[in-house]
Amino acid sequence: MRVTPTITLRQHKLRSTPVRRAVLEVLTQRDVAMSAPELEEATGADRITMYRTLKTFEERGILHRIVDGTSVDKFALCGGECSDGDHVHAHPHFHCDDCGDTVCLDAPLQAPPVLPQGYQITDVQLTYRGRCNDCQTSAS
Amino acid sequence: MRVTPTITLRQHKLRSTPVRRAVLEVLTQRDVAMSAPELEEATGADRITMYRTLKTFEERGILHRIVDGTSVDKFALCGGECSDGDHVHAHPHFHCDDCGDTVCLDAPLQAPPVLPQGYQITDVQLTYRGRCNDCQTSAS
DNA sequence: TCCCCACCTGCACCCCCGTTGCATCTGAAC
DNA sequence: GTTCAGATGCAACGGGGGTGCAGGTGGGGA
Repeated sequence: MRVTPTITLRQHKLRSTPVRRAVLEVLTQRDVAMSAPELEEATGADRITMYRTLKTFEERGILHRIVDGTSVDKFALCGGECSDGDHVHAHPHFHCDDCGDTVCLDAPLQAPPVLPQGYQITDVQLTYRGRCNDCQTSAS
Repeated sequence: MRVTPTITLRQHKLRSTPVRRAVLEVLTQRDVAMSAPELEEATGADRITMYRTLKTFEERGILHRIVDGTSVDKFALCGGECSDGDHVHAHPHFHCDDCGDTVCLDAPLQAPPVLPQGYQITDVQLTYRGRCNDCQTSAS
């Protein structure tokens, strides 16, 4: 993922604009998932533009949406395998209840359980909640 | 869980009121998790009272909150092992993207992955999304 | 290089979920 | 029946998220 925002946008056939570059910049620098309001704050971009930008990025496979149990959705950069409408996110997330940070975990998802007859799975959301290392050490 | 609402409320040292009985009634009858707005609609209770009732029930271990990836939280009856502030919900959930229903799955959670040094887990949220049997058959 | 237009941006306005404060009502203990 | 802690309901508020529309701009073609 060490490419410039402009190149990433080019690859996904999107115009290179200030807001888009800023979003990619911020997300590459910080290593945590961020919500729309957080990204709005961090980039100074307009609120609605931010929502639309994130939606576009999600559709194009640049970002993936994370539901971590807080009331707001978070967004993190995709790996290299995602493209238009075809997301590959077979990894769990960790949410720290202290600092509120949500990070992607580098671990595979396990096999799903035996479902009732006729049920079909298209997506899996696995989120661990607890305390991250930073909060753990600073609290003790 | 085949006990009357009044008994359940007694067991948890809560007053037996119309709204509370109605919430328990509806949740026992239907076998899916329901959101606050849905329960409000189903019981005809006041919106604010519903939120407070659900919060109380959650604190007392009568209900557990489910985050299924939709924008609203859902609630489902706890098993028998829950009490004040001590919830035991080691089971995943299934959310149907067609009908919107969320149900509890009768399967254990698998062992968590190896976390970065110092990370501590207090809760696990595992939600499968896809299509339930009803929607699967009616669509084909 | 400049022009043009599809696409991006930003403003106004809207809806829904969830919460708090406060006055009123009621379940149940006595 | 009385009493009062706890439950209810109303008003008002705040935050997240979406739509419609007018104006601005990136970047490909002339």
